[in-house]
Amino acid sequence: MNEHHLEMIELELAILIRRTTTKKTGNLERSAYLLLHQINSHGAAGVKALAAEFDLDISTVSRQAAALEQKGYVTRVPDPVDGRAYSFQITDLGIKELLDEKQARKAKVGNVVKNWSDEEKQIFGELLKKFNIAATNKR
Amino acid sequence: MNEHHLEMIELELAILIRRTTTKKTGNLERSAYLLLHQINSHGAAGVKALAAEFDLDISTVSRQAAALEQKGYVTRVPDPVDGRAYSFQITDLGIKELLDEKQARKAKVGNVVKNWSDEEKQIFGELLKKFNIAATNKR
DNA sequence: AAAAAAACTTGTATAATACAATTATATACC
DNA sequence: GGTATATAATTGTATTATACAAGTTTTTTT
Repeated sequence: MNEHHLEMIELELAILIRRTTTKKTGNLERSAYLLLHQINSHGAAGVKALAAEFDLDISTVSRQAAALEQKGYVTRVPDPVDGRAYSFQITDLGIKELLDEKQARKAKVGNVVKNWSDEEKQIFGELLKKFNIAATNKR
Repeated sequence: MNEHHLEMIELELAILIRRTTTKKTGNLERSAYLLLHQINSHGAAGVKALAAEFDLDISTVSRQAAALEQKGYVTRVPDPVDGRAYSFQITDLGIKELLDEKQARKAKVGNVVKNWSDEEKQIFGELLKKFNIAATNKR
């Protein structure tokens, strides 16, 4: 029976991921959204730290950060003591975009779980978070 | 409080999706895996039906099916009554690959939820499925 | 029989990613 | 203090997954 649960989780995760991959919700791409979210909630950081946080290649984050900068959502702040390093600071426009995007995403998710009980929504959120934390610790 | 649940689901979904996108589990790509799974569990089908099932563009499925064919996991069967149409039939090799991949994926998921109770695993699987079904119906 | 529709493939473009090479600066060593 | 090495970041190149547009072949409609 344990096997059966795993099978269900595994398959449904695969389906979920394929279905939501590439379907843009608002204006921000998923990667840009998460990067902005991270900078907003944990403060300015450089590409190395951000890449480590997300378990992405530095080059990937470098491009994403450059794209955010180009749109004016973050500014590049030179490190005062290390001439090689920068950190990315969110701008007011970036905060606005982040909140707008979050709102759009919440509305979309809300529409899907419209008929769920509050308890179900809560448990689903908590289990997703628990799964993410466990997966991060095992990587 | 409802808002808070949505926010959690929304954020954790975004994290989950980014984390699992591109990280290959076994030999089969996610798209190929789901396509094989579908053909295996619902029988041979053509690209149009498969694309409709997955809500993907026909051209996308056409390429994926061609890739599976090239690897010998499916064979292309001409439609006996319509010269334009084919269906894709899973091969023994395809079944073997599918099962191997499923096993690898289950092991990986199993590792993440190793310390979860049976009930938590069950509920997580069920809520994921419920979410997927609801999302599919709203698309 | 010609026109329109349908099933599928192929061309082209975009997003997200990784790995390899490169650039510029900092640190270590002697 | 100068050379060698390490580090922070960017840039080049490739892959996967996707969409949309154009093209091919066959079928259906009229």
